[in-house]
Amino acid sequence: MYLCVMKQYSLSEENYLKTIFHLEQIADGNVSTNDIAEKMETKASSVSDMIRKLGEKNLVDYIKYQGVTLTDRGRKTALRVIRKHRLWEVFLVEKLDFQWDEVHEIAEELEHIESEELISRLDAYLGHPEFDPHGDPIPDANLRIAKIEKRLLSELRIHQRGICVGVHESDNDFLQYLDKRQIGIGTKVFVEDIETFDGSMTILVDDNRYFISKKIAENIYVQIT
Amino acid sequence: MYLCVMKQYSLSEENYLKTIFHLEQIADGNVSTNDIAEKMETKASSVSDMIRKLGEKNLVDYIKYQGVTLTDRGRKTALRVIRKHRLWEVFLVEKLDFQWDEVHEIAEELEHIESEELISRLDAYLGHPEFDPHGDPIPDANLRIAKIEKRLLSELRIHQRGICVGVHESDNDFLQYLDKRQIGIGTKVFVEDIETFDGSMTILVDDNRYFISKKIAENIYVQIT
DNA sequence: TTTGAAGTTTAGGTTACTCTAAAAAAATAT
DNA sequence: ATATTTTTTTAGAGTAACCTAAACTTCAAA
Ligand SMILES: [Mn+2]
Ligand SMILES: [Mn+2]
Ligand SMILES: [Mn+2]
Ligand SMILES: [Mn+2]
Repeated sequence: MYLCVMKQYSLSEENYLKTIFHLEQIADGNVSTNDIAEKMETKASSVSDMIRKLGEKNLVDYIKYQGVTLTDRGRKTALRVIRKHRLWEVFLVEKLDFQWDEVHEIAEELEHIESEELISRLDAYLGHPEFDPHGDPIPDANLRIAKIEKRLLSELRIHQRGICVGVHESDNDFLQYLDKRQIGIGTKVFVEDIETFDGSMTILVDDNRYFISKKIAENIYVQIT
Repeated sequence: MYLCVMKQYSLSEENYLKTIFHLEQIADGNVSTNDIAEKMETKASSVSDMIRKLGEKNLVDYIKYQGVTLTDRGRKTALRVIRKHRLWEVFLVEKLDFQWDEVHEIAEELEHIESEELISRLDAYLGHPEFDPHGDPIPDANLRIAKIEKRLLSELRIHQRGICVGVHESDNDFLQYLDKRQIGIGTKVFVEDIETFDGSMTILVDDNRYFISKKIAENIYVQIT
């Protein structure tokens, strides 16, 4: 029996699939052209071109004007890229001592390196990690991905406690904001007060009291404890 | 003062510069279009296009019909890529337990990842290695590259001894040929006999006697001891 | 139910890189 | 010195990925 490792998809195709995967997690139905364009910082017309091509390659189901859904093949390809991205992020933080806010861009390039053997050895070398430095689950070799029950900090009610398990956006500025306040994966948070007017919160982290906007609270995932 | 890290060169440009660098080491004068085409397995017309472009970018000195030479800028760029290639090869062998014949292709991709910080941390993580798994010297952070005095095994005379310090071609089949005979970097070799007719050799390696063709002997570098 | 705005696709163009075929220059042989 | 071969460049064309502008759908407000 021969395991046929066929020619891989282009860097661009992989980035599109990854983006569509992430948008599918949020949106309920099909993913729209405009949403993809916005997330990828490109033009809707370019997206149209690409999803037509992805459709022809059976990576997405696409009906004109109706947006796209990943096919099984497309989803698997996306998950493979995400697995590589997150494993490389772990490598950069654990082995090369990068900060969690410095690794995203580099992983964005490394995720396209094309060798099954490489990624399986890297996985083993890192001890088969289950989460990346931002708390996101890493698909295993069979592309199965853990679903952890987490909620946005903004969904917590007053006087509830939680443990930070991840962030929503991995924007550099945001991650540095958290670093400065010593908030990271595993940090315990207590909601002292919520401003009903704008949804901003007063939270306790260790011995510090922080006042955070709703936008910040909507980007931190916690497990309620 | 601002260290301007400008947009890097394309994957294709980097590969051309690297190839030209390697050809310059061998050839005396300018590097010819055809030589580049052959090494890169592409057409002379494509090479012509590219070297014109590299010339415009001041990466090579180019006079039509006269071939090219790297400029300082071009040589530095080539050395940066070679440094990355060889450091990644060390990583793959030392940390991920790849064999020396398995790493070239993967490094060929990794060498284009674009982050000074990444490569300087990788360098430190590996303990600032001086040679890659094939015995080739790794340019340091200032792009200075060690020149080791080495000769081809085929240049040795009868009854001379040497230590294997590198290989010329890194062809997979060739490296596997060496592996099978337990010949690697550091292996001690004794030239027992040389066939004057075809230049083939009988050599002693540990307790084994091998009969090798001139072509093989021309691909093994040794330091005479 | 019309109509306008928003969303999406198509048409046509650009750039980077590649190719084949033909033309031009250089090197080699006679 | 001239003719032939080899090397190199140019001309013209294709593909992937992107763009702007124009045309076309869809959907929701009036
Ligand atoms: Mn990417
Ligand atoms: Mn991440
Ligand atoms: Mn390369
Ligand atoms: Mn090497």
